[in-house]
Amino acid sequence: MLRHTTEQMALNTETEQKIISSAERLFYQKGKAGTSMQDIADDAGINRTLLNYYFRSKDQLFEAVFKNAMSTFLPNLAVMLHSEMNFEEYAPAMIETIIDALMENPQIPIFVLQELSSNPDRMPEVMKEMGIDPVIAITKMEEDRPKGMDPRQLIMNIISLCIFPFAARPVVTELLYNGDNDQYLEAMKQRKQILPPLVKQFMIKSNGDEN
Amino acid sequence: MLRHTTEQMALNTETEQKIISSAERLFYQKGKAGTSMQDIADDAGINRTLLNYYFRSKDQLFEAVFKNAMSTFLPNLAVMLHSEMNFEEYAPAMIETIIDALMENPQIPIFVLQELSSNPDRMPEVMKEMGIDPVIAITKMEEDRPKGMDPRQLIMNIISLCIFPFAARPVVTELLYNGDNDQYLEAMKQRKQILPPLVKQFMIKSNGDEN
DNA sequence: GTCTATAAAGAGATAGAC
DNA sequence: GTCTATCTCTTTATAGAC
Repeated sequence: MLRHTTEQMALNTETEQKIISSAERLFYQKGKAGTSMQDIADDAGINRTLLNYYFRSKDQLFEAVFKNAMSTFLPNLAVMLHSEMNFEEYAPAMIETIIDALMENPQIPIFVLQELSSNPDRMPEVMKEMGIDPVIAITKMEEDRPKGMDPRQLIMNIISLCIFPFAARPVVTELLYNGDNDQYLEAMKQRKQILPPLVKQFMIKSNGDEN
Repeated sequence: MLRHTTEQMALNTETEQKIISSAERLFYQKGKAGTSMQDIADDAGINRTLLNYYFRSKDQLFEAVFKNAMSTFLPNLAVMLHSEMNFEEYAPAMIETIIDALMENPQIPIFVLQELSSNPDRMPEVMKEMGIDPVIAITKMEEDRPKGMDPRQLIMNIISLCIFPFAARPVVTELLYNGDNDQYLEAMKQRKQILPPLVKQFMIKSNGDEN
């Protein structure tokens, strides 16, 4: 009997783990279509047919990787959208959490955004699975900040500042740090200190005149 | 004799144009590996072998599309890096230029970033072709702003705020605008007014205390 | 569980007729 | 220029031996 017919397997086997690890690395870097099952098997150092044995099809293997990636991505946003606290309180901690997560998995943003850009119809389903209710979240946002900067624009600004430098890593490294990876990484670390006061400014004054 | 052996063809033929148009649409959305030559031919309504006749190989067709996409992307950054003016002067106009370009081609960021993420080694070559010299650019940056916010962080912030909401379109639309595309587009338009004063703040005060 | 063998479809590319 | 026919290689997936 095939393993994937059993209920809710929880990545027990060593082989299964190797497959997932290799699949993540390769899907993150080359995308779904750019990665073959053979590539993954070679990277994991196992026979190719074992991928089908454990995950039945490429689609299902990809889904496992994709959902795993999403779950390191959206929860931070979900907290932001559903939180009972005010922005001012939790924004700094959240920024640090997001950047730390991205420094460990810098390839996830571009991977997730590419997949969602190819299949935008997946968004509603994805949000449901992640436990985010857009209607409730948006209503709360509007109650939370009746004046000042539009809360949606504020959230867009925060996540843009956190995520984009990771999504654009090759461009940023080459364009701003002359290809020096260490300098790039150092700059990403610094942003954990730089961004919170910046975001604080967003919420304090939203008019353009300053003198 | 094959057409692609002639010197510097300039997209004359109607057929050639149809190929490029379809290739752009499909490569932008599905990526290089996710798009087959047959897909492009079907979309253009022509015979598949004509793609090889005009562009010799899939690689060469992709390169034509990629370079074209890059050229709508990097020049704005090049101007920013090489300009003789101060940031304060040209930042607002540049922001508007970038956002206008992105509203016309919203898929380009994710397309370009995905390709560069898969092949980061391409960056140096790409910059050379786009006429950007990182050494000169970075030196100028440091002369330009000896104190205040690190100019590299400043540039990162500006391009993040401009580009990311387009790269993350499906997420933003669903998460913040409940799937309403018109609202999303309206918000992108508003950012042309919102961002310049924000960026101005970056350059005026860089310390965290405000009261 | 892991392997070999093989099926069946799809990919990119070229030759050659018109 | 545009088409048909064909070659070659790769891909996903399954059957069946061990």
